[in-house]
Amino acid sequence: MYNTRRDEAVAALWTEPCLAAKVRRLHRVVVGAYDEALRPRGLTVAQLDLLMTLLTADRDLRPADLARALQMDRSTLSRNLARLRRRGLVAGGDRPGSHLTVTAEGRRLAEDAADAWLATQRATAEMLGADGLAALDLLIRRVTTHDEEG
Amino acid sequence: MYNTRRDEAVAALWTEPCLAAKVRRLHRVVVGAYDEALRPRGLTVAQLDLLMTLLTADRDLRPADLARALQMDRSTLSRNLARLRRRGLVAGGDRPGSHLTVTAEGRRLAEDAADAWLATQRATAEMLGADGLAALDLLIRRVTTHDEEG
DNA sequence: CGGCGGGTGTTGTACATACAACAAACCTAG
DNA sequence: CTAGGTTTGTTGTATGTACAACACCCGCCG
Repeated sequence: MYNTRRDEAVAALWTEPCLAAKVRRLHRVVVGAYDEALRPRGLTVAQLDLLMTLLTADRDLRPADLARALQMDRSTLSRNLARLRRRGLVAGGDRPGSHLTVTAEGRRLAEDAADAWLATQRATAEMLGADGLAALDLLIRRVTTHDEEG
Repeated sequence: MYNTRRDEAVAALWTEPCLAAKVRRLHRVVVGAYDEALRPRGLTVAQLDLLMTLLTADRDLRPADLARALQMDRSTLSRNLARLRRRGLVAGGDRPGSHLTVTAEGRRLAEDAADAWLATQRATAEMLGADGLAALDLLIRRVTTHDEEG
């Protein structure tokens, strides 16, 4: 008993594939691959991304700066940082004006995870292909806001 | 006090931008736009996507089929369906072999949300550009598994 | 110097997501 | 028809994400 017939009216409202659905699928597959590879190291790709962003930043960052740079809600970052602080991987940034620091333990863990990250990066790059990587860069350019500020 | 100097060793492990970080940013921006537009209608884009997928499917689906098609974990889909069932928007699919149905109320809500969805779809398409849409399609092709089955 | 408005970090709530584990239903070999 | 492996849907737990609301701090303006 197919339902195509009785839902033609609704189907007409859904004439093209939802862009958000595509982005969600891409997210599930790619982030899932990284998280699986990093799991034995005790990190998610979101956590490693935060550590690496802090470690390679060219200036000291407060949570609000980081949230703006990553186009992420302040409250989301706050929870993520709370998890990292609880494990002693980052410190600071816990009151207005205070900047974030990666602890020695945080740096060690990031180093430990680097090879798993790189392997997944290579595998994902191969899956997406050279044109896929260019496609992703294009999308990121279209979606990135540039909130310049002192 | 910049931290570039003391972290050069770690920075060397992070020579290229993380692909997962890019995908996560894309996800935050795009899905966030859809969710914001749909919020007044009482739906998220994940929920609307499920409703529309069921309404336009060419065959009856059980949760496991849907999860495979969407490359989504069974348990994730189970929670999403539970929310929709609690609101009386879908029915069925609650035991092995049973297929999913969108209720009249579910259909009504999907219809109500269609204009907000379309407006966001148009706005997002403009933000990404024609080449951006092609880029997203390419990425989806590279990432989509095809689990053929009877 | 004092107020006060905006920025900051957190917390309550809710949703999307996944892994592990489970009981129950299904299906096929015998 | 039965037995045993497989599939299925759910639930416990954990993370990532965002909105609203909050208390707090800081800097500026009078």
